[in-house]
Order: sequence, then structure tokens, then C-alpha cells
Amino acid sequence: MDENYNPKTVEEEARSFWDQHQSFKVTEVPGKEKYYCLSMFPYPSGKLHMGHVRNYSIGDVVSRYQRMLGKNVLQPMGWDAFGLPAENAAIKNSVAPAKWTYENIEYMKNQLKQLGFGYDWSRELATCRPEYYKWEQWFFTQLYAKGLVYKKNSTVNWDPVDQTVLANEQVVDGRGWRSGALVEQKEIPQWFIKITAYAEELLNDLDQLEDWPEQVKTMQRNWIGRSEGVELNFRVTSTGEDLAVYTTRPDTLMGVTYVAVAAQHPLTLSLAQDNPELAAFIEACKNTKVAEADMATMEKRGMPLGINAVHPVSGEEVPVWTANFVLMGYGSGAVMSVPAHDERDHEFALKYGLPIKQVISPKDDADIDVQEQAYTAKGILVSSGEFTGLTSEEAFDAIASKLENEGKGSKRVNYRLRDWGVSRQRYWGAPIPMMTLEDGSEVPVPLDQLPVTLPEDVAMDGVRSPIKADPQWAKTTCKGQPAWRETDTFDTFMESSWYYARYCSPQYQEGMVDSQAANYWLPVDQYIGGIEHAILHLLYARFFHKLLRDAGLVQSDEPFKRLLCQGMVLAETFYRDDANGGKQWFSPTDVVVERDEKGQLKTCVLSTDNQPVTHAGMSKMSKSKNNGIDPQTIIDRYGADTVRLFIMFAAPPEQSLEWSDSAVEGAHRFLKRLWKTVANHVALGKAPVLEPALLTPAQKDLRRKTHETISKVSDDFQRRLTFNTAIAAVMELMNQASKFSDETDQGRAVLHEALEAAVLLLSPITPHIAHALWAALGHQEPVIHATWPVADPDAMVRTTIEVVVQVNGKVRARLEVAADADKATLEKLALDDINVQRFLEGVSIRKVIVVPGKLINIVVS
RNA sequence: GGCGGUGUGGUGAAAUUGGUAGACACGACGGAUUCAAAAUCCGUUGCCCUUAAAAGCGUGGCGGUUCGAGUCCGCCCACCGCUACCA
Repeated sequence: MDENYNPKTVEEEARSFWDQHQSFKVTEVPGKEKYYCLSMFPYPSGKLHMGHVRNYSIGDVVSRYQRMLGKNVLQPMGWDAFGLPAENAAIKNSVAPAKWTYENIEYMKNQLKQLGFGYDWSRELATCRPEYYKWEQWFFTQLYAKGLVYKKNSTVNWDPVDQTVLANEQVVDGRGWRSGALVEQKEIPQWFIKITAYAEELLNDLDQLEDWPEQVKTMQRNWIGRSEGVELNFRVTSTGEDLAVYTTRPDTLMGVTYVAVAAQHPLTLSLAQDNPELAAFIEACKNTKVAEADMATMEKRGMPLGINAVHPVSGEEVPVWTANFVLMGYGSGAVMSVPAHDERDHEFALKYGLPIKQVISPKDDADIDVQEQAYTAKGILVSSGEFTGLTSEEAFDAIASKLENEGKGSKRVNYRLRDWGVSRQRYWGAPIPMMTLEDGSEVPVPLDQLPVTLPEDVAMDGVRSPIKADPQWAKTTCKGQPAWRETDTFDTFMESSWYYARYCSPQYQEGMVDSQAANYWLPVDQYIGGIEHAILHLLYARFFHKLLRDAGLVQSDEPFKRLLCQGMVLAETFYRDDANGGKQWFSPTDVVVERDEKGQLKTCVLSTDNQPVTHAGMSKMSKSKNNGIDPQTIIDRYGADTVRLFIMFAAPPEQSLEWSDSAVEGAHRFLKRLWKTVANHVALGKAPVLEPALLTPAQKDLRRKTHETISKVSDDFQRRLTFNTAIAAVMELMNQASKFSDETDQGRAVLHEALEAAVLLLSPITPHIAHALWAALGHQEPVIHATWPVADPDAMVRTTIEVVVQVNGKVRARLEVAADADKATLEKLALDDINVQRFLEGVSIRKVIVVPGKLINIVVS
């Protein structure tokens, strides 16, 4: 073999081998253990970025490892192809979104292949293909039939100049990104899916997900936001109607001094009809919502409605106000206000001079002044009539029962989670399969007319969706009557909510999923993706899975058994202040950095003009900081294996990863050394057979290291998913192997075993070089068919071990002792040590703690 | 404001169950090789004192539990991420 490592030829050879043999194509094999490893599919934005490379490297390492354990491994790939960026690019470059998308897919697919990822490309899917979204449309009509879909008015950002709906990211400082017009809030009818009907199950089933990060589960719990409270009625005196409010603190009921309702509450709206001031207030609340990012710090404002309501227990009358901090979408859109025990009510009461009445006092009798500050903790009820003296917990039940008995209220569970609005007024998405008849009724498009196809050959004017602009597109007939298609499209989260299931039977024509295939592969054993999807995508996908289950399409309750969220990829940032007070950012590839003797960064100059730039630390690779590193450049320079090795080595997968050119260089050096070591070894001819009984101590040492490494790396791959320490362990093995120079038969045999282990252990991470080296080591079968090595316990046996001797917890000696030495022997050896004795002079020994195999601690005073 | 995460050498990090802090790598320094440089190889590298050995200090800060704490507990500080008035 060539003694120099040439990544280009090595990688091309390995890839063409996999291609020719379709090494990663899989089918269901009944009885064979399956493993479904899935990485979140990319949006085809143009080219891969480092975040993708990291995500997919992790997925490929897991897949290849599981395959070596003998499992039937499915690792598919596809494209989350619908979305707004395609429309933007289309407008900018005068190209149809479809064409732009398909070209990007082709380019990025080629990049993924260059990185050597072992995907079953026969299962590739793109969500913008009619054969994919056909089934999504069909499923929506099924949900409609089940009553899980409904239409209601909902607000959107409306550009009054362009006469179009804007996505949030198209609103810049409250203005339309193209027209510059002030954006308005407009109510339009939109479709919703009842995710709230599954809120309880989505919450409870989080407990089943033992192999999900706690952090993600917490975020989902908070997002679902279950709360237990009481819904109760205040009677409006003027109309005699009940006004429902929701509270989680019924124990504070006797401290209510006013009732507040949302600006959008029907009560407010009806009173505004003959109150222009109130109408203006409602209007103002509507428009602040757009730009106001910082709602919590927003000033609390309100207006009295001029009506009173009767307290359900005391019978006293309290005023009804409308307030901008009451949300129409949560509970009943009305709250009972207890300024003494709620911070928002307190702030509002102070501002408008409303009374503050204390009804809870601290359990520990601490001194509080509710006029000064709200006391929000639980405690003992005071000034609460028959409830006085109860604890908050007791009062919760007592007050709830009383209201229940009198028909004035009842216990109720509320969720923060809202139903999922799936309508988007955009072009590049799956058309919503609904029709409107002349009488205004809504009819789902029947299966035999699906898919409702999105025209792909269109021109974008940047204002209206082509299917909205074309009056002909919507026209159709239904049961012989004229009908109009829905011109809105689905939220792209719809496509990504079930793609993992479609991969099981991507070409299936008879339905959404082939249940037999789906039940073989699902659930996904390992899902890998960014933490940014912790809430929305992962919640929607869990919801969809339960919908699929309830439609009889899959059997499991949850789609993803184990979840790994990889960290961000960071890089150095450099800038100069520009003339108009902004910052001009320079790519780290154009900056030359000089370091002092300590290795501290000293000066940074731009390579083009040799003038200094300011270093601004590490941050996420992004366009705005101009610090992205193009993976293609690195692949071209070093090859895919180096990129993969560096990415897996630089940090554990869940932590952020700092890009470093010199560390990439280091990873490359390691592969060159590995290559050379193997080349030198095989140059001496075929290695003799290993005879463990004949080994010298030095040979045993290397053999022990080999098997310890196998054991350590196996644990890192299987249980911990810490590939950085696995690589470090293999590096240690190689360091020891390269110091080992022994050309006797058994010496060569031991080295051969070490090199084979190193190649196998690295093969999931750097599969191309492993492919070549495995063949060089004399194997006919490719490494892709090799099985994961198993550590031999006999090889790992040690006769002596090192133990540490401490005096009062400080290390004073290290002893080489027999591995099976008993406590008494260890204690004697420790006390006899010369350096230990120096610390025993003039003091008395209180206690000796012996931890066999580890240490001896002598406690003195 | 709420929830979550992180804090260890010059840098990325390791220490998995409370038991040797800094594995592995980058950088830096010294040496070999070379006419020279690159590449490669060998060595040193937490701080402090030191010829050396030995000692002392050291995991954001303060305190606690323990024979023993990077790891457990309490309080505090800094940075990062997500979220936003959910009654």
C-alpha cells in the first residue's frame, strides 16, 4: 500500500464501493432486530452549513455503529422543501420556487454523498412532491371528518399597500419588508387542528420518554402549561348575565376588588358600540401587539367599563374594567383581580387607585404590607368570612365546593397550549384540501381528487401568491355545483410532523403509510436534531403520531424513543467599526491571528490589507456575523473523514462546538499517522497468529490497552454518546502502539490486533479511511460488513495496580501493589512508605480508610 | 420576570457511582532533521518557589456535609439559550 494518506482517492474508492453494492439499502427483515436512526431533514436552502454536517455526522456514526452490532439499520434522508425562503429567492432571482428548490436539493444531495453518510437514498423524499403531500391532504380531510379540524377567525399581519399577509419575519420594525407600510392586524378565517384535545396525553406521555433530555421535556411541559383552578361566575348587574373568570388561586377569592376583561372580550366589544373612547382603547390594544416584543415590561393600561359585577360569595358589587394584560385566548378572557396577592393586579390597582384587600397572611407570621407589594405566596386566610383560618390548600377545596354547590363555579383544568393554526397565506406550501360552495359551506376534497396540486411553473411578483392571483386556479365543481378551492397552504410544520413515518414506505401508493412497514420500523430509535426544535416540531410530531395511531396507521404511542439535541457550531468573529456607527464583520478565513508566548491572542489583521481588526469572541456561525465556515472548502482541502473526525472530537454532541482551523489540522495529522502506522506494519508482511499464552509483559501491556480501549469506546458509543472521549481513547491506543517496537512474531501479532481494533472502533466516524485500512490489514470482507469488536476480559486482567496514599486527603505517595492485595496489606504498605512517614511524625493516627483498588487515606491529628 | 444550561490550564476539553484534577488534542517553547523553510519526529508545558527532590496554591465566589467535594447541599455572581403578562 501507498505509505502516504491520500484522502481524495481513498474516499472516492470507498464511496463507489458503497454505491455499487447499495450498502445502505434496507428492507424489513422479520425477526432481525431493527434500528431506525433519524436526523432532522434539512431545508434545501442552497448548500450545507456546519450545523448540518454536525447533525448528520452524529447520525451516521450512530447508524454505522448499530449496524456493526448486527442490527437492520434504517437511516433515511429527505428534504423539508416547502417554505418562505424559496419564495424570497424566487423573487430575488426571478426563478420559480420549485426550480430553485429542486436545484438546491440536487446540490446538497451531492454534498451529503461526499461526506460519506450511509443513507438509504432509495427512500429519499421531498415534501414539495405531490405524491408526498397528497397523503397529508388526505389525512387532513380525515381529521376534518373526525371533528378535529375547524375554521375560525384569527389575526394575521396585513400589509395594506401590497394587500397581502406577511409572515412574522417579513415584518421589520412594524412595517412591511417590501412596501414599508405600517403593518395592521387583520382577522381572517383560518383552519385549526385541535391539538388541545390531546394536551393531557401529550403531557402525560412525556413520562414514558426516558431517553429524552430532561430539558426538552421540561420545555414541553411548560409549553403545554397545565394548571388546575376554578372557573366561577360574577353576575353583571346591568344585564344580569354571568361573567366567567378562571383562577388558579380560589383561596384569594375574598380579596377580589375588581374584575378585568380582555379588550377583545365580547363584553368589552358590545359596550364599545356606544362608547367611542372604549372603541379607541380596543383599537390601540390591537395595534400595539404587533411590534411589542417585550410584553411583560409593557405598561399596564385599562379603562373602567362603567358596570359592576356581583361577587359570587360575598354578594358585594365590584367594578368591571378592561385591561390590556388580560388575554382573550386563555381561560375565559376575564380574570378576578386580587391586587393584594397578584403582581399584575397590584400594579394595575396602584395605577388606577383601586382598593387592595389582604386575605392571605404568611404561615410564618412574617410582616408584610400588601399596599406596598403583592404577597403572592400561599398562606393562611384572613378576613375571609367562613374561610378565615384555613390554609390556602384547604381553602382551594372549600371554596371550590361551595361554588359548586351553589352552581356558581367548578374546578377546571386549563392549558396554555392553543389549537394549531395551520393556514398560511403563502404560495410555496401544500394546498389545504378544502372547497367552499356557493352557500358558503365547506367541503373536504375527496380522495379521488387528491392531490390538490400546486402549480410549479409560476412567476412570483412578490406580492400575491400565484394561486391567489390566478382567478382560474381556485375554480372547481363539487357535486355538480360551482365551488372554490382554498388558496391558503399548510404550515410547513405539517410536512415535518410525519415524514419519519413516510420513510418506512416512501413509495406506497395505497395510503399514507404502509402499516406493516411502519410497525416494523417505528418508533424511531434515535432522533437527532437541534434544540431549536425542542418545542414546536417535536410537539407537533408527537401529536401527529397519536393522530396516526388513532387512525389505526401505527401502533406505538410515541414517535421518537431516544432524542439527542446537538449543540451549535461556533466560530471566531472579527469586525471593524464602519463610518456610520455600525460594524463591518470579516470572515475568520480572511483574518490572520498572532499569538504571544502564552498562546494568548495578540493581534488580528485582515489578510487583504494588513490592518487590525477587533476580535469579538465566539458566536454561532451566521450570515450576520459573517463567520460561517463553508464545509465544502474543508472537505476539498482535507477530505470528509477529517471533517467528521474533528466534528466528533472537538466537543460532546450536546455541547456547542468551537470551530478551530488548527484543531482540524490536528485531526488530519492523526489520520495521516494512523495511515502510516498501518502501512509500516503491513509492509513487513502478513502478521503471525496471536498466542496469548506466549506474550511478554510489554506485549501483554499493549494487548491490555487494546481491550481496555474496546471496552471504553463501546460504552461511549452505546450508553453515553460521547464520541469525543471515544476518539481520545483510540488516540491513546495509537500513541502506545506507535511507541511499541517489537518485530518478533508475537510482537507483530499484538500490534496487528491493536491496529485492527483502532480501525474498527474508528470506522463509524471515519468510514472511508477505515474501508481502505481494513483491506490493507488483509481482510477480504469490507469493513462495512465487520462486526463491532468485543473486549476480552482475560486480556484486561492486571496483576499489579497503582494505589494512592493520602494523609488527611492529600496525596503523599503512589504504590504499585498486587491487584488482589487485602486491606491489611495495603494499610501496612502505606504506613511503611518513606514520604508518608514524614507526615506521620509528631501526630497520632485517628483512622485509616482503605478503598481497595483505589486509595488509602490516613486520618491524623 | 419565568424555565433551562454553563462556569475547570494560554485554548477546546477529560475526570462515568463522592476517591489520584487537567486524559486526549490545539497552541506555545526547546531539540533532531534540513543549506534553509515546510512537513515529519522527539521532549517540556496548571500556577508559584526551585539546581533538584520535596512542599505550597488551584475546578466562578462564600459557607456547609464528609476521612475525602470539580462532583452532594445552601446562598451569591457571571455568561448563554428558550420563553414572554397564561390569572
